[in-house]
Amino acid sequence: MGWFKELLYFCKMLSKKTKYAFHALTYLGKHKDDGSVLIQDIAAEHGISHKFLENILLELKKAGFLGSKKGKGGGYYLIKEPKDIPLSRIIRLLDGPIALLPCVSLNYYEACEECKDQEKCGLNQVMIQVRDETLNILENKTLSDILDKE
Amino acid sequence: MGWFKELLYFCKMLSKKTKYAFHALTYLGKHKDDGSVLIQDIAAEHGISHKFLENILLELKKAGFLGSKKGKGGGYYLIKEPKDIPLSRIIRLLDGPIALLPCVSLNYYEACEECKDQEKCGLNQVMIQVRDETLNILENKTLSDILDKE
DNA sequence: ACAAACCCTACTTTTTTTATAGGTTTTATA
DNA sequence: TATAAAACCTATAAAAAAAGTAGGGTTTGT
Repeated sequence: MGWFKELLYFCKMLSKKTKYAFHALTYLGKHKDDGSVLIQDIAAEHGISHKFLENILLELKKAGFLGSKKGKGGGYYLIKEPKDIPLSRIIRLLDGPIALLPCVSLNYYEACEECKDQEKCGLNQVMIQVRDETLNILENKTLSDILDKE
Repeated sequence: MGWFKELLYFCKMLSKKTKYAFHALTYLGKHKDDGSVLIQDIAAEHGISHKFLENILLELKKAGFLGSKKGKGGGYYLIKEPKDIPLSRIIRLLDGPIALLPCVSLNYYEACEECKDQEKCGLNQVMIQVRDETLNILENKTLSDILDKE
């Protein structure tokens, strides 16, 4: 029955991309006084594919969390303080919206096709509350909370 | 650039299955003194495929939220009080785990491959906190909160 | 000049979600 | 008791998303 459990394990969770991003950020946070760090070192530490991680770090760089240095002796390094990197921003960057429904998303709003009047949709109203409370959690936990536990 | 936004709209959110389940439960909640309700009526009200909704209602029935009556004049009806149906149970049933990572899931736990020692993983520790706080929200909001807003 | 390292884009594969199809069983009722 | 309406069940197909791969381009220290 292992197959059955497998089916359930991986839905609605963070994607591997996001999970790996957190691992990488944590690694960079721990080594932030060591100059730049190689993709290879992070990949090896966590057993992640080099090429896959490369894409992720690139996204994190473009979004302004990381700096990089090309060529021999190059690598990546954090350019933000860990306390200024909330979980919510990383999740949004790599996984998209945090809201549970498009119709309550702050950043990626889209109306529901099956609702005639959103204002009168109880599900919408309740999900707005859920969104606000969830966001409150994810905006107040940062990379520095992760680093504190390591 | 519409395609780009499209890409972002639909990740990490509730699946349509779960969303439709909430719509159906809400509909059944509103009509709970009317005897049984046809799949067709719910599908028509929200413009959902009859056959798709059929599978969803069946799951809700097997999980003990709904009762049904076969044959002519049959249909579905709620067999639980709306206040006893927390969002968390519906989401878990149809979308799987609520935790953001398998390694912090209460119901669908699985160790991370990339972590040597979970006890020392800061991400794990922080995600446990996030899980507990999120769960606190989703277990305390119920179908009756949705119905109250309609 | 060379090799090490990041940068960039496109593609392929795998998994998950979203349906659809086609029948079986049950039940009210004419 | 024949009929039609409705839920029940399983399998499969199609579409979308996530995960991973490929291959070269660019920069830089030595």
